Amino acid sequence: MEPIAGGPAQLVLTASIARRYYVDGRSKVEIADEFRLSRFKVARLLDQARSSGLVRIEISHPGNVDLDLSARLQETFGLRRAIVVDTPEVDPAALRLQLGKAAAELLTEIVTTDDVLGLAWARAVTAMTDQLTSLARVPVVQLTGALSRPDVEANSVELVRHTARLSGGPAYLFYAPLVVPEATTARALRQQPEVAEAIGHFDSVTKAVVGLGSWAPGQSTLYDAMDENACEQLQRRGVVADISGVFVDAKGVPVQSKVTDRVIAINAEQMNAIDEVIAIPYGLGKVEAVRAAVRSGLVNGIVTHSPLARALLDEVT
Amino acid sequence: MEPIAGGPAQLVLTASIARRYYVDGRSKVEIADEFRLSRFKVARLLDQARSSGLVRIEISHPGNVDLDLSARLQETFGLRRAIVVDTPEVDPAALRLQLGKAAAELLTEIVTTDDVLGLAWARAVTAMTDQLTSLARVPVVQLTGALSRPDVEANSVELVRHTARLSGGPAYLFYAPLVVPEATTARALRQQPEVAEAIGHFDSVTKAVVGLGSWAPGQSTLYDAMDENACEQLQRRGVVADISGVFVDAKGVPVQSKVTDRVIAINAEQMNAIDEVIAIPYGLGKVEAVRAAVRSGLVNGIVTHSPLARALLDEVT
DNA sequence: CGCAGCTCCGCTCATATGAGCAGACGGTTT
DNA sequence: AAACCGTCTGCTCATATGAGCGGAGCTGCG
Repeated sequence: MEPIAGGPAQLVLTASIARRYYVDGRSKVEIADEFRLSRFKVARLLDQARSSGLVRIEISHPGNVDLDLSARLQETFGLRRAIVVDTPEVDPAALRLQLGKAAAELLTEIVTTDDVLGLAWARAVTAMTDQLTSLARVPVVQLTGALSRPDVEANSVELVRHTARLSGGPAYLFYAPLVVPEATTARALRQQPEVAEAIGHFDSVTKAVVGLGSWAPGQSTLYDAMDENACEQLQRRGVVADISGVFVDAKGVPVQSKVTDRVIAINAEQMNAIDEVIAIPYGLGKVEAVRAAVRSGLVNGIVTHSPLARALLDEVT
Repeated sequence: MEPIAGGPAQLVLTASIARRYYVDGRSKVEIADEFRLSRFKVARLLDQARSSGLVRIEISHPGNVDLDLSARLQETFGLRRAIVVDTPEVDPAALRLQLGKAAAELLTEIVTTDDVLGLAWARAVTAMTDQLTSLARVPVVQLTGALSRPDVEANSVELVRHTARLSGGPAYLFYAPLVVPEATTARALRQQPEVAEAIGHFDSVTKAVVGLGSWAPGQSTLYDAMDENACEQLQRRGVVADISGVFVDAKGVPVQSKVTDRVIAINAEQMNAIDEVIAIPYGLGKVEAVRAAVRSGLVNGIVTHSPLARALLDEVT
């Protein structure tokens, strides 16, 4: 594997040939003519140069995306997209900013005029849309109601409106909370014209960005906004993750419950029909939630940071 | 030239493809199948990966040979061999040791049983033979008489004998000084059986290692050993280098003179007939001598250190 | 010696690859 | 709307390349 060349002259020759081939881009035939060797000899010297480590090939780039982790995450979990931002940042707000930036670039890249974009309410999604600089002209559909929190200025409606304006496409949005105390209220809200219209567009959504929470205190804005009873009930049902209002257990199976009816959001079946669903998880507390979300097949794109990506890959080993 | 990829997803894709291609050694066709792309797309992404700097290819090795300088020296001066040892060493003795080691490895590598090896007397050549560990079975021919100096233990004879013993081939050696005060003495010496026999083998020598001095005090053991008159006379004739007793001017033209007749050594014509003649120059004072020696075509192999190599290349620019 | 085992070489032939072309698309200008 | 331009795509076909073969030369062993 690593027995370097046979002598200094051959070493120099091999290096010269390697430079001609790899750096100057000449063909082996040309090189063979130049050095008065057979093309086979050239090929063998080049093989040797590679296997001896004389020629080293590195893949890296100046930005902060960890290409290797991204690719491994993508392959390991069978994802359509995986972007791992290489950062040691731990502050959630700063992390959201960085991941939001990466997600924004991703969205700009992958959304074409044929798409219909769905956006769920989540702080990470807001961080993304805030940093969106351009987007193909597409309809933008609001996928969930909003939660009002003191630490968040933008709501689900603003998020959608802003994105649609940037895109130049129509916005399908509505004013409603993500979760209400009674199922009947939720049903009534779904009847409202704007809500019904948005829901009517769920089927045509081709790409969506959703929130992803771990079903535990402080790991999901939905958990924190819900009454204790509901939280516990879902936990008893094995829920480990909420994907913008869709609850899934550790095996990735969506969980139906009375609580589900109280949520104004896209449901599991509709989400499953969407071609690409991207989540932006961060924080090591979300390892299991991500795993469940990916297993469910509902989420097939991930934008995250390197510590979480590593944790996800480590546990697989 | 350096505009990196278009978006993060493409970046990750390109990196994955680059890894498959360059690291895993898969063909573009295989990669195309794997990623559901056309082979053209794969080729284009790979081109982009190269030109954007995503894929970097380095040629280097753990040893102390500067491959790039070696190759450039070889190409620039049209040399058959060039080995540049990368070392900051300035002490002549230590430098001789390092260059001798490299030259020994070179000799081991390039000498085959079909060769006839010629060795001139020089401290650098001694440093080489001292570090020879193996050599194909070849006749070894002494090319010059010896100079006895207080700081040198081995003489030309020992040098040849030692090498022949290592090789297992016959030695053609003789006891005579490199230079004598009178041309008649030199002629007489050349008539001696051993000397004549060695000289008789000059024509069959195929590879030789010679000394190379700059024609100035302290830059050539021959200069230092000669009478002042002779030195000056040669200098007036434009001599800038002595190649184991062969004097050449700045243009590389061998200089004949009365002094030449006093030297017991291979002559310019005979040296010119040798396929490979390797010198081991060191010290920045020898820049012009090396240039002259190479220009003459008499020397077509160089083993040297990086500062001298750089000086040689710099002056060309 | 003479022969097995080795490395190294250049060959054939199937496959991979590159150069350059033409169609498709999106965006812009008349 | 029509014409245009730049970009991106996949194609054809000539060329480059890889896999694997058999021969030459060297080495060590019986």
